[in-house]
Amino acid sequence: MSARHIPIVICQNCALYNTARVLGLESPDCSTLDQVVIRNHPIDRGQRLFSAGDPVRYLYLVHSGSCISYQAGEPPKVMSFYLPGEIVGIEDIGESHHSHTAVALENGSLCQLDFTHLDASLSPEELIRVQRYLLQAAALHARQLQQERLVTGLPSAEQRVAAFLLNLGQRFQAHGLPALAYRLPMSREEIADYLGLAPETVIRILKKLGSRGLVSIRTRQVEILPPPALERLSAA
Amino acid sequence: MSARHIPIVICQNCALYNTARVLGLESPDCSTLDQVVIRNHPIDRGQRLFSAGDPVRYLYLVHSGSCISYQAGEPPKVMSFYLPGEIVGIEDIGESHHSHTAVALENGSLCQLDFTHLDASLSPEELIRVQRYLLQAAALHARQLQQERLVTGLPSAEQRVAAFLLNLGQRFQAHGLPALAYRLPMSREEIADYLGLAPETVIRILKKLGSRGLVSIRTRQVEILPPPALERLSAA
DNA sequence: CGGTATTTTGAATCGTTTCAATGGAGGTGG
DNA sequence: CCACCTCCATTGAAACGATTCAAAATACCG
Repeated sequence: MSARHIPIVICQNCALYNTARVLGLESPDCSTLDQVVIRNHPIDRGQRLFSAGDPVRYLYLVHSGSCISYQAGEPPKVMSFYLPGEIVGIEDIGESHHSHTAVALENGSLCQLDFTHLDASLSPEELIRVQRYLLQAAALHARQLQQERLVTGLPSAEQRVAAFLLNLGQRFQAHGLPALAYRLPMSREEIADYLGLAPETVIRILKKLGSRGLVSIRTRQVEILPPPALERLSAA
Repeated sequence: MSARHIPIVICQNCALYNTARVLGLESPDCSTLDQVVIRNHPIDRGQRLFSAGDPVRYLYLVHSGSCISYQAGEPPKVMSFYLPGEIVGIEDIGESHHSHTAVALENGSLCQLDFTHLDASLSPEELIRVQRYLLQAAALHARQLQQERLVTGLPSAEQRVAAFLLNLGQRFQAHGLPALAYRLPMSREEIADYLGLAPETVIRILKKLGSRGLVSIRTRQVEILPPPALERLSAA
């Protein structure tokens, strides 16, 4: 547990390298890994990774594209968004069945890891390394969820939207993508549901932030204009 | 990783039993554990577990009492509450320094685990068990944070307060305490900060829920009156 | 039993939602 | 490649809900 954080490396052209790094296993002999990992699993917009009630078996690393998860219930509420480099399903380790449904927001590809037979497939040394990686990934995920809770816990709609844009940027940046220019993978309505606002409020605030010169919003294309005075807003 | 969830057992009179169960190590020989665990660490209201910037070294299991954590910054924002049976600091595994400050809300006691030398102190078999426990605990923590994010992501103040009361109850219940009758460890202002509301709004809504017969609030003593029609409110 | 911090109350202001209707983007098939 | 169609994004005005500020009452600590 004394090892430092192992970053998730996104390597668009080399799924094997990516997978090995993800698992902290860089040895050339990856035959054991092939028992538990499917690399470069393509997925279409709208397709489900898993549904509420399904048995828990796989983790998914988002390689390209992005995903959304919904809480079971009627109407289904937006629970989380998953950007490239992030892991879907790690929060369900230890549960027998998923309590939420995960869906692809765009066409993209995933890396799929079967973690139900790690003990049988890996040597003790490998298992320790993989467990350590998963523990660090779960802890990182928890920190990220705390950040997200702080975003939705802000008092005003303006602060929530500003902090949401910054949070997405930070998460893109954490995996080597630009923090200040990106494309929103989700609709205004999904943002609104996530933040506990009306869709119209999200729209009006995006417009207001734009007219103040803090961001440039062209439908789904976001640019956070430096210097990011947006940060002062989300702090307050 | 195929093992089912290991519940955290709260045993008020037997710290050793508690600790062994927590670590998934029930063998009578606990000499190795004594290198990494301090059992029954008493703590006073207002005392800090750690501050933002401190090196990350310990996890704390809340044995009795409760804790709060604040995001670094001015003014400091309420990040999380930690109830009996919950783990403080697990989200910082993999980080070198804490990014938030944890403080005891009441007099109580903690179980302290040094996880920086687990590799050196434990055998491979023990390490695998402890890592598996920590991974499941981190995943559980992430699920809990997702629930909390859903609470603060609700659209109206009334839904947020109702869901907050239910969420606390569920968390007490998960560790053997009553879900429908408990004492709030935190102030109205801390609830308000956490939920992104004004303290007066929290007070007024608690009163409104009381006058509708959904709960009984006497300062900090909460009773959720069955049948919990409160749940319908937080769903909507 | 004091003193202090927290909780509660009230009334005016401000922000957010709601509802209904228009405008624009993207996707599909001719 | 264009026309169509549908879904998503946007706008405006009225109604509602939450916040603010100031002040009083109550709980709690030592």
